[in-house]
Amino acid sequence: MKIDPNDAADLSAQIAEAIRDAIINGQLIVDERLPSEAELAEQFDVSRSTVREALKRLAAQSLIRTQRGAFGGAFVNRISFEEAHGQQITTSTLLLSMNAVSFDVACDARFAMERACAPFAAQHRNADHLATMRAEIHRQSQPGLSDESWCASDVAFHRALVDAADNPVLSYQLAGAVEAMQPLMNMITFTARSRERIIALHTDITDALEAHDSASIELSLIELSSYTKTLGDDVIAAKKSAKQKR
Amino acid sequence: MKIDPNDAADLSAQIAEAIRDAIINGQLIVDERLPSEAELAEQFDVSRSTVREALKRLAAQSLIRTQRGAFGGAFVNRISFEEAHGQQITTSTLLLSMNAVSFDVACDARFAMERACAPFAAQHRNADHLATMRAEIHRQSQPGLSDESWCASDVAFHRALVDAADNPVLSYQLAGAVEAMQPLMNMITFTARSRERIIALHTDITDALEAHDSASIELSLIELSSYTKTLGDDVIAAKKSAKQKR
DNA sequence: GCTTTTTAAATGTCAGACTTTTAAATGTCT
DNA sequence: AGACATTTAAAAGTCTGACATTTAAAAAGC
Repeated sequence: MKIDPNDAADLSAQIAEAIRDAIINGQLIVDERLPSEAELAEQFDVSRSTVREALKRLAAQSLIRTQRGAFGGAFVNRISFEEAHGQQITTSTLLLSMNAVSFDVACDARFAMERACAPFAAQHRNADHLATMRAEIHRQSQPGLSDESWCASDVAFHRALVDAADNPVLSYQLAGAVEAMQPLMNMITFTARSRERIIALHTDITDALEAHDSASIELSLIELSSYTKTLGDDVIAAKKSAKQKR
Repeated sequence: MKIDPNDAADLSAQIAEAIRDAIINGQLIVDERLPSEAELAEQFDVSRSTVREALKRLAAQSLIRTQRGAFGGAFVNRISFEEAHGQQITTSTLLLSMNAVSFDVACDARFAMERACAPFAAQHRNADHLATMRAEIHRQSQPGLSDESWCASDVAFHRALVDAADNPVLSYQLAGAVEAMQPLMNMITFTARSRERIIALHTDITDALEAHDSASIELSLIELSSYTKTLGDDVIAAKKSAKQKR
C-alpha cells in the first residue's frame, strides 16, 4: 500500500484511495482490522490527522467502521444491502434534484425497472406480499387520507411488489429508484378521481400477481406509468401558466 | 443548523449529518459556499479538526468540493451522473463480492434491468448506437481475442444498448449493475463455442434494435441471460467437483 | 470462582503553529 | 490607459503534541 508522491491530490485523499483499493482487490478482507491510526501515520509518513481524514472518507462510504477503546480500531466493513440502499437513495435523490431531470425521464426509468421485476415477482410472490399490497390498497381507499400518507402507502405498495421478486440485487436497485422519485411524486396533488384510477391499477397488479400473470402486471405498470406522467405533466403545465399570468 | 448534544455519535459525524441535511432540503443550494472551516468550528463550537473530518465525509460522497486559496472553501457540489455512476459501481461491486450473492441472482437482476431498457432503446436508438454494437460484435468475432478483451467488448456492447434508451437515469443505474457484474463474469472462460452462441444473440439483439422490435430484443436478452447462467453454473460445478477430488 | 478494580491501547477532541495555494489588490512600466 | 509583475490576505492542507473518553483484557480482592 503505497502513495504516489507525484499525485496532485491531497494526501488524505490519496491514502483513502490506497486503502480503498486494498479493500476492493481483496488485500484487506472483511472484518480485518487496519493498523492503528498511529501505525498508519508512520507507514504513510504523514501525521495522524491526515490519516484520520482519510479514514473518515472511507467511513462515509461504509467501507470501514471504527471502534473505540482497547483492541478497537478501524475494521473493514461488510457492506450490507441496507447500507448500500441508503447510500443509493441519498445519491439518487440529489442526482434528480440537482440535474433538472424531467419528470417523464425519471418516471420512465422507475417504471421500466419495476416492470423488470414483474416476471420474477409473478414467480416468487407469496401470501405475505399479496397481503401487504392488499392492505396498502385498503389504506389508499380511505377517504381523507393526506397526500403524504398516500405517497408513503404508494411506496410501500411498490416496495412489496419489488420484494416479491425475491432478488436482493433488484430490490436494492429498485427501491433506491422508487424512493428517489418521491420528492417529484410529492409535487403531485392526488385528487379523489386520480386516486381511484391508481387504486384500480394497483388492484389489477395485485390480482395479476396472485394469478402469476407477469404479462398483465407489465401492462398495468405501463398504464400506471403513462397515467403518472400525465398527472406530472399537468402539474408542470399548471405551474407554467400560473407563472405566465403573473 | 444545530447539532444534538444528546446524540451518542461522534461530533464529526453529527456535523456532517447536519450539513448533509441542509443540502438535501435545499437550505444550501448548488455552488453555494459553506462558511470557512474556522467559521464552522466557531458555529458548531468544536475544533477545526473536527469540522475538517466532517467535511471529508461529505467530500467522500461528492456532496461538497473544496478549493484552496483565497476565496476558496467548501462548495455544495452538483453531483453529476458520472460521479454517481462511479459511486454506484464501487458500492455494487463490494456488495456483490462481500455478500455471497449467487451468480444466478446477480445475472437475473442484470438482464432484467437491461430488458427494461429495451422498449426505450427500440424507440430512440440511432445509427451511432447500431454502429458501436456492430463494431463490438466484429471485435468479438476475432479469433484469438483474450478473455479480458472479450469481456471489455461485451461491456461496451451492452453499454451501447443501454445508452440507446436515451434515459440518463436508466443508464446510470444499469451501467452500474453491468460493471459490478464484471468480476463474476470474469470467472467464466469463454470457449470458442460459447462465444459463437453469444455473438449470434448479440447479432439478433442488434438486428431487432435496428428494426425497432422491442419484443425480439427482450426475447434474445432472456436467452442470453439463461445461457450466461448456464455457463456460470458450469464453472461453479466444475470448481465444486475439483474440490471434492482433492 | 466470581466480582471489582486497574491498566493500557485505541479512537475522539482540542489548540496552535506552519505550509501551500489562489485570486484579488496593488504597483510598475510602457 | 492598459498590460504585466508583485504583494497580500484568506483559506485549505498539514503537522505536533496534548488531553479526554472508551473499552476490553489483566490483575486484584473476596
